[in-house]
Amino acid sequence: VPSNAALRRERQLQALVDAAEATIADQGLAALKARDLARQIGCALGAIYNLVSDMDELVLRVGSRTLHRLDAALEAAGASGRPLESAAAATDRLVAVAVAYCRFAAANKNLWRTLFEHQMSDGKPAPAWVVDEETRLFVHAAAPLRVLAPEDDPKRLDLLARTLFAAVHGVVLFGLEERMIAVPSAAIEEAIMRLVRLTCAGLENEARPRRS
Amino acid sequence: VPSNAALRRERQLQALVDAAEATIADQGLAALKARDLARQIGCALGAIYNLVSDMDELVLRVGSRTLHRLDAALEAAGASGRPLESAAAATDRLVAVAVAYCRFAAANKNLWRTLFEHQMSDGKPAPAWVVDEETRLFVHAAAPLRVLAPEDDPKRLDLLARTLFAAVHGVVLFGLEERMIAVPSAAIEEAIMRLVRLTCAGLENEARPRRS
DNA sequence: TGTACATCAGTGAACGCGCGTTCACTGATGTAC
DNA sequence: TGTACATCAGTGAACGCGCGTTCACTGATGTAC
Repeated sequence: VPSNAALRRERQLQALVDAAEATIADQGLAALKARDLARQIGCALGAIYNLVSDMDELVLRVGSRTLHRLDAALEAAGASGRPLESAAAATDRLVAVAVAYCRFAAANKNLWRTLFEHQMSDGKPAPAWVVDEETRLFVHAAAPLRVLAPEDDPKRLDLLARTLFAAVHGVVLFGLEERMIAVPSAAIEEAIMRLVRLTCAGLENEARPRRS
Repeated sequence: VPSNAALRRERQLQALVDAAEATIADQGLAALKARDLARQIGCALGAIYNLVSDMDELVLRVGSRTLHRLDAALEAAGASGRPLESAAAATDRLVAVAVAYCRFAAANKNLWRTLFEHQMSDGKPAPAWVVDEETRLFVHAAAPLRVLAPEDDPKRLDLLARTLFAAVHGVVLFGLEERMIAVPSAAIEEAIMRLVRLTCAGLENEARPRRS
């Protein structure tokens, strides 16, 4: 049975993470300051260090939430639609997942950026669970690819899943950042759809080579 | 006729940019400090501000050098090889350019990262010439694509060139960063080659659709 | 050739700002008896 | 029920560090006459 004190502590921690998430979401990671958070959740500056050992820990907690929401968004995009019976269905699903990634990033720009921007201060090692949660994302790309190239070596397909994920990420990155105006942001979804479709078509083609 | 003073000033400026470039190259942008640079080029702290108005200006000068070297590397990769007569040649050239990008990034990791990491302090606007130089890079992807899909709308092809560039960038990014261990760094080149080849195959396929 | 003066790079201590983290202390809550 | 005590969250001033930029001053270089 948790004591009143433990309950209050738990609520305070949630409030802290909520405040941090909100701050990052609308002002970016660089705007996250211990003093502001203390004011927002109504406690003294030092009290924050009873809830969290570090600013890093706080950012990681927010990151974990973001990763979970992203995972859910990709899951939703991947789960809907026809079962993965035909190559066409697999292509559609892959496109849907990629577009979902794009939309999530656009709708959560600062939180999404924080996932990649944040570096542990001083000593480097990012905790293992973070890497874990990140790895889980690739699953959403792997299943449809297996349908498109069933004969392919699993290792090779895994690499392709990661590659495709990274490629889509790159397109979204160039589209959402002001810098490097490469991909006009209005055209991101179109660009991604074409990239994924072309890759799928290439893959299909590779599996069933055209007779010369 | 430049005076002795002007010559010395010019030499000092070069020394400053050299020092900044070397520092970024082997310790990263975050390690760039005015005091260190002053010590390296043998002048007082304040003297730096006779050569350069800002730390930002200095970083931009280094960035400009990096962009030029990158452009030259892509140019070299694109210019060698057979003329762009067949689709196969175009694909090869595109692959060569992508691999060259990857190698440049790997060989100039910190300088390459700086191109994307650096944000103007305070007020935002990045100077126009930076955007200009960045835009020039896409040309290397555009020409081969025209050969692969000659019938395609130029606007659409331009978007595809940017998309492909961004995609390759994403793969390199995930491969070179420690964070998000997505693409194992040993496999980057292989991953990129496959991605580009598949996209090209898809494009070729689209241009000459298989008879059902 | 020599003198007076102007210009401007060079100097480095000091300014200013920002901010995470600590720490000695306070006071409320809960427990023991 | 009442008293003494322990625990631990809460407090916010102060510490510590880092660093870009400024500024009053110095002194070398070059020009004018």
